[in-house]
Amino acid sequence: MNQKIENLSKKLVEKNIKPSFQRIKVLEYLTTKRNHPTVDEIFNELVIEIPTLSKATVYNTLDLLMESKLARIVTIEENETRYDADVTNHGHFKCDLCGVIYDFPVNIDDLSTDSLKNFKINEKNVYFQGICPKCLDNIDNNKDKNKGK
Amino acid sequence: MNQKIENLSKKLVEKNIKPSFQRIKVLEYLTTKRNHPTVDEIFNELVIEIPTLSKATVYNTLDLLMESKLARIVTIEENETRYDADVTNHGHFKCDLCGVIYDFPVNIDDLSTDSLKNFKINEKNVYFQGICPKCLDNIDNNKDKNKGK
DNA sequence: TTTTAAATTTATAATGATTATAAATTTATT
DNA sequence: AATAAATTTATAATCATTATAAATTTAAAA
Repeated sequence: MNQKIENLSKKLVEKNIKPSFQRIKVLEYLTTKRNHPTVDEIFNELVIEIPTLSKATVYNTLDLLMESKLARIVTIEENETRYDADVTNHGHFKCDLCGVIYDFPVNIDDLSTDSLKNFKINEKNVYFQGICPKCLDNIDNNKDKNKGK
Repeated sequence: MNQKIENLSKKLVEKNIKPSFQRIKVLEYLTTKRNHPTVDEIFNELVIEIPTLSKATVYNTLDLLMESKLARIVTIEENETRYDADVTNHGHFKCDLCGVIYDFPVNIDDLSTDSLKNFKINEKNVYFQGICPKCLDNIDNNKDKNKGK
């Protein structure tokens, strides 16, 4: 329990970010929830525990985490920016029906990108869209229901 | 010349979109410029030729093009949405220095995505960031200059 | 052709995420 | 304890996007 706080604190200190309570809580939210949250989602949950919390602090903290590569933006086409503290190589899949964003392992380096040999590549993102198994099931079940009628 | 207009018009008609002058012009802008423009960039250029043009029309037209898969959003983390009329499989590379978005060929199906075998995949996006050759050159040249001093 | 209806475009207001600014608070330093 | 620096907070400003309704254009009917 306290062990976790200390780990998060250490992560911040390693990047020369002072581990304030607010910053630890934002990072904790990201790392434990792993739900690719919006600023609002982070704020609305944390403000319960930190009633004085300001949305500006959430924005500021996320900017800090981004700068030091402790978090990154989930690049999907949405009106609200979403964040991810998992900075290892993995893909994102957004279900067009329920909106949930799934992580999936993907070895991006499998892609041959000869045409970029003169480019310096710093980040690689893979993003798929479609329908998740849960929603596919729901569609099937509804079909069955209609059959019965 | 007129041939091009007719081709664009046909593309729209095929998708049951009435080929109004404004719609043809937006589609023409996207297909000829191929510059992943923002709504503002499209509007600012087209309003020269169509002084009565409204930004709402550009938004409406882009929504139509998206619905019928004649265009798609470039999924990169930016405050303004960017659009692309090239809906074939290809990746996007954004230079962090000059901001230019490059297309690059990529065979996304090379990626093994076993964990998504129960997902229905409708769209696949690949997005890289880094520094483009032009900007890399500029950096090198500046280094040389400083050496000379 | 004239009239009517439907579709499209336009102008404008509203929304809402993000950014900017400055004051208040907390933390660290002298 | 006093001062300075960093952080947080509250608030206002910005700006892309969406919503709404009026104006215009296009298509259809009489």
